[in-house]
Amino acid sequence: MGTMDDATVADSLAPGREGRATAPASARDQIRACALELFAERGVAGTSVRDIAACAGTSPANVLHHYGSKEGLRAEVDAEVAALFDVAAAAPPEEIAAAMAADQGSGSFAELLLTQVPPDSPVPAYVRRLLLDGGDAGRHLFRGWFQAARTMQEGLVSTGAARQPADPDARAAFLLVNDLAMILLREHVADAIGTDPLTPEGAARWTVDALDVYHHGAFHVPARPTETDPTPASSLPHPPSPTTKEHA
Amino acid sequence: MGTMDDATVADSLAPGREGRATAPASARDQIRACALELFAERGVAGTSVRDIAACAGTSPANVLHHYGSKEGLRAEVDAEVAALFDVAAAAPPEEIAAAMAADQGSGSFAELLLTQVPPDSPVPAYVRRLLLDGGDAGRHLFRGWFQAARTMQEGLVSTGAARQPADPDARAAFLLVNDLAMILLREHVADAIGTDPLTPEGAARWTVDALDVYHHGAFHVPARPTETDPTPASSLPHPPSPTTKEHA
DNA sequence: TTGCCGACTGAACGAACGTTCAGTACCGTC
DNA sequence: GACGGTACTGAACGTTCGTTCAGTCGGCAA
Repeated sequence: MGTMDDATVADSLAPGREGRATAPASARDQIRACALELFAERGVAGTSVRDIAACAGTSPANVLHHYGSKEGLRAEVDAEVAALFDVAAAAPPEEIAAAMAADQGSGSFAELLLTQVPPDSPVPAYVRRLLLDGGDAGRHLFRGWFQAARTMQEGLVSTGAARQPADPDARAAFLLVNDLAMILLREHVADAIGTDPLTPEGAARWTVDALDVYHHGAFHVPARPTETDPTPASSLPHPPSPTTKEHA
Repeated sequence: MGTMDDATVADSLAPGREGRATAPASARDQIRACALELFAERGVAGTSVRDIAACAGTSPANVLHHYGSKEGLRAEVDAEVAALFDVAAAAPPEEIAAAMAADQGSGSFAELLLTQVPPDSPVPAYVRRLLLDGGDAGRHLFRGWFQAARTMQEGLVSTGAARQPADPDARAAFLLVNDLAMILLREHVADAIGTDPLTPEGAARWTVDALDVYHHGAFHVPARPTETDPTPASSLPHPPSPTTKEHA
């Protein structure tokens, strides 16, 4: 499928440029790049075919000419982004586990992948949408990631690099979603700590603290009389919620 | 089409305390409850005023009569959900810190709040949208959470319950987004581990593993020959990305 | 040259959109 | 009874949506 050349999103962002000098990206690729960016920014429902056509410097009819329908265009953009991060298809999980075990300094999974896209790329935002409401595509993407994380964890445990988890599925999912949270809440994190965690500097700062927690923990284990403390969450600080209703 | 004329949504959010079994909430509240559910499910742009009216069993004109415009309705739903979780307004951060320090068994923040909404509530999904593309409302929400998490962390550190972080902002943000990830990726987590983490059973299972990591860490600290290795991510498993472009 | 085919366009289609408006039904108060 | 106000509606408004279509342009093979 992705047999086209490497027209980047940054190229397509410039409307009406005389691209003959450097990158004569085909109109078809321009359209897809614009769709990727606009879908990521405003959502699929919030982006019209006319918007995409205007961004790509062509006519709305030409968008449909190349992709059949808006949904067809969306499907192709989905496939493009998913293929980018479909680690299950790109490499067998054992290979990923070995690679990340070698680079064990960074336990981050999503970060590892996202270092491959430029900081201003719309791909992270699109992945966000994909995970949020991209039904099958998002589900398949997450499943692949989870499987890879699961395999990677087994590898780390077997080499003694990771502690044996009591619930391997739960721990793998926990570590995975922690990584993905950085993508999903990227701008909020940047706003809170003052550094975009998807830039090299931000990633470094983030990783230092994440690894500190993952190596040494964040909380001291409370000095309980006995060890067993199975009840996780029962006492609430205050019950203000007006929408919580007592079931009669 | 879809889910409509369903009384459960209105019931779960009806503010009428004296509500009789058959006496429905006011049409105005019905409309807002339906908007909350549909916005959460399909997004604001993907939901029409006619959809909301059909769900609430009224006319589209009546929706506008009560809320002025679709944007006005959206703003009011935003405010309703935001007020639910605006911990900064509900209680001073010190109070929250003290409360969560007392309930230190559950270090989870979002989970603590979400235990107060029924499992089938559309509120978590709406919070998801709010954090993702609810501009000011989402930003304000996150900032309040971050501030509370920051204060709470200081409290835990001062009492010796938490390890002193090297970068307090980064660690507070790290722990916060880890909690929020469970909301954002709820259904993916449920799909992966087989249990919805926003049900009591799922939360228990999730918390056990999260606390295990937060107390004892996930990885063993590697036996380094010498000291620090600040480069976070340099060796990549494979460089396949076609959209990655070398910057000149 | 002729013929063909893919790229591409302007104009239009019907449907759905948010919104407006005149008007009806029902209320509690003179 | 008359009255004013709120809740509510059906029918439309103008706009924008995704999509269709007849047709032009340019390159390439015969």
